[in-house]
Amino acid sequence: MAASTLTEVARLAGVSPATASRVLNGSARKPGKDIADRVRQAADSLGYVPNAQAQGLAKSSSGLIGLIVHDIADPYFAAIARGVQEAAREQRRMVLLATTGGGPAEEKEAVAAFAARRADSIVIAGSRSCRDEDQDGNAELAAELDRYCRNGGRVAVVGHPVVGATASEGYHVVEVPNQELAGRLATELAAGWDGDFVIVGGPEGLLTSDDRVRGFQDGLERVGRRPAEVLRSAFNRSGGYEAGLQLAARIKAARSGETAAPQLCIFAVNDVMAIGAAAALRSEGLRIPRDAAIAGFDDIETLRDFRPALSTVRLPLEDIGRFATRATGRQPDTGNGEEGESASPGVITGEVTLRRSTEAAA
Amino acid sequence: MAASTLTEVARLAGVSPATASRVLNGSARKPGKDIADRVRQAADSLGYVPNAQAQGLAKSSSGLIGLIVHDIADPYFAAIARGVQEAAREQRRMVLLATTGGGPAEEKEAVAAFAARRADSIVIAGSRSCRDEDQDGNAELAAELDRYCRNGGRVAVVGHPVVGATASEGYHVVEVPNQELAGRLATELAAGWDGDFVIVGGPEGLLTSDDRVRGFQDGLERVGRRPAEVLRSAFNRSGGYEAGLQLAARIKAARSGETAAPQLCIFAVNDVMAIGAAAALRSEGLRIPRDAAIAGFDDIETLRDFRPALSTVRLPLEDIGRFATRATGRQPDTGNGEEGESASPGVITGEVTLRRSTEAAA
DNA sequence: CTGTTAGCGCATTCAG
DNA sequence: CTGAATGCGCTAACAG
Repeated sequence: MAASTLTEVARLAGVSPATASRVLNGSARKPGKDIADRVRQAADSLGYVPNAQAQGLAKSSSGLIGLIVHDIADPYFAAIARGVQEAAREQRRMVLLATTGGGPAEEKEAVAAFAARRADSIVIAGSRSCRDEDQDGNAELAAELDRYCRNGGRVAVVGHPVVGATASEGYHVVEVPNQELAGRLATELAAGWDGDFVIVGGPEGLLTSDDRVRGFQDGLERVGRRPAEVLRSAFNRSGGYEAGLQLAARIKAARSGETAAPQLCIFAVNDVMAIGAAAALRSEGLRIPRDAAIAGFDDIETLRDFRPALSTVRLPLEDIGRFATRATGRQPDTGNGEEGESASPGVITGEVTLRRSTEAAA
Repeated sequence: MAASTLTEVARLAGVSPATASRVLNGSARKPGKDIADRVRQAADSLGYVPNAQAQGLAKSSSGLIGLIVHDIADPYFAAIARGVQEAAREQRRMVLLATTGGGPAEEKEAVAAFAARRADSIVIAGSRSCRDEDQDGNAELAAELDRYCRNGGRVAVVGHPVVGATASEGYHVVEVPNQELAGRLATELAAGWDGDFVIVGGPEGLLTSDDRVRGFQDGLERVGRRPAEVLRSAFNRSGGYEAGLQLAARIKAARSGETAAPQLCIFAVNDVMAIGAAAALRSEGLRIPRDAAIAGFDDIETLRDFRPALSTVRLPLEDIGRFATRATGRQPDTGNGEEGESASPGVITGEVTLRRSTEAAA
């Protein structure tokens, strides 16, 4: 008992399929009022639901937008996904979700799957990687994306261009000023902090992490501070926790030493890692900011109620998703009409947000 | 420059489309080794990507699974979404995401959209509502779902059946023992708490909230405690915050009174509300659990690092998503073969988890 | 084992 | 303004 088809509706209404089609979707030409009503009536008396697959086949455009994230349960991606979802709704499109775990190989699979479904566009969130082990994956991903673009697909990637991608047509990058913002964070922190800095970063080669590390170091240098030591671990809560344990040990050792323990300010390259690190310090009996200051990055909404409140850099995650999605919308062929109306992708800016977690000890 | 088609591949390989199709997908019949290689070579020399829309049209099955949530950025839904995503991947299907904000009317739209896309199945997460204002929406949603099922679609809904749904074929409910667990939470809390209880609930008519409220009251009654007062507000962080403000005022007033202030234990019907309430208390200078105890529900992962650690009920959110998804998978027509192998939907159980936020004041 | 034929449901040319 | 034909890309019956 399959769903009823346009043909059935047409027959019931006593018209041709073509006419039925014209009234049931927004065709340019408008059938007679009377006939239109008959069709509509027939349609919902039969519970007609248009077959989007068939429509897509005929029009070769699916109204689908593919979203690629590392992990949808990560609040960072969830926030971006919300923005994508909203923009998609504005454009009356639906979003296809793919969770990849972060590997380019899996991202390539996702792109292929989206291409197969003839998604009109693809948004890739999540950090690019240029680690050696990802070289092959990156190349394949780039090739897949190029092909997708060549076939008319639009792509927006958050943060950095996909390593090795060469497509230009329909390929957008939503730039996130990670480096600059990390620099600003560093200088603002340095203004109120005399002690040393340590950076808890993700694995080397993760571009987002690297940018934030580099920006932070630059910021320190700019104000005449010596570079921070960099600890590497996984780009998630448990990575932060592990690094936090190390640091806790170090802090406690220093404290029992002869010399006055230098205060430490920890910069974790994202909020989730920062929370992990904070938890580790706490579990070792240390308190923040008394025994160490700590700052994150992203300003994850769910984490704003943490105490001590986490110093961080606010990123407009939802906007990022929204802009990325809009960037892939069909542009209303800018002949020479409204120039200013361009709902431009918008430039992403963030904001350093200092809170209690980095208040200098009294 | 559209993507290349099966026909083109076939022509390049010098075979018929049918043969090409047979080698490029897993058809029952296997073409000759030599010809198969030729086809495969032609395929990726052309960068062939099968058109899933066309495949779906021909096979009338899309490999799509629709997921309906209130808000993908809410960690509760994000966790479920992760489970759904995982199960979908196991079944080599893709997930279509719809965010509805919670209204049945919008959920109905989402179901219709999924039906249009010929999604094989639909998972509905998020609390059902039986408020008056949702009556019409519920009816329409139920009708839409029934139709969808009648047309062969499978549906799984988390928590409660959709109000008014009558379909039986292919309609599954993943039961979540909210009431029972809330009851257990109440009794366990009561064992260590002499003071009064207050419930911070969502709007009346939200079934999940109502279940938890009812269960908690039942639990209290079972151990001979008097019923808790119920405060109603929005089913999210800010709802919790508002209720928290009210309670803070009340606590402070009581404290300044003549009689010894009775200790209050607050049960918020979900973790996010609990965090909001806790934030409100804190902003009013109260401390937890010294000035009031507080407990939540769900055990959201991102919130586990909060201090004081939140007492709550752990729910296997990911499993819920996974089970719901599996429940909608095509059942391998249980002739009379392996009976025990049934990767059964599994029954959902939770676990009361008492932490610092409800430790009785010393 | 391969090739041919016929739709899947719809949009869109073209005629009328 | 309406109806009849054609094709979107692919699969699944048939026939060879």
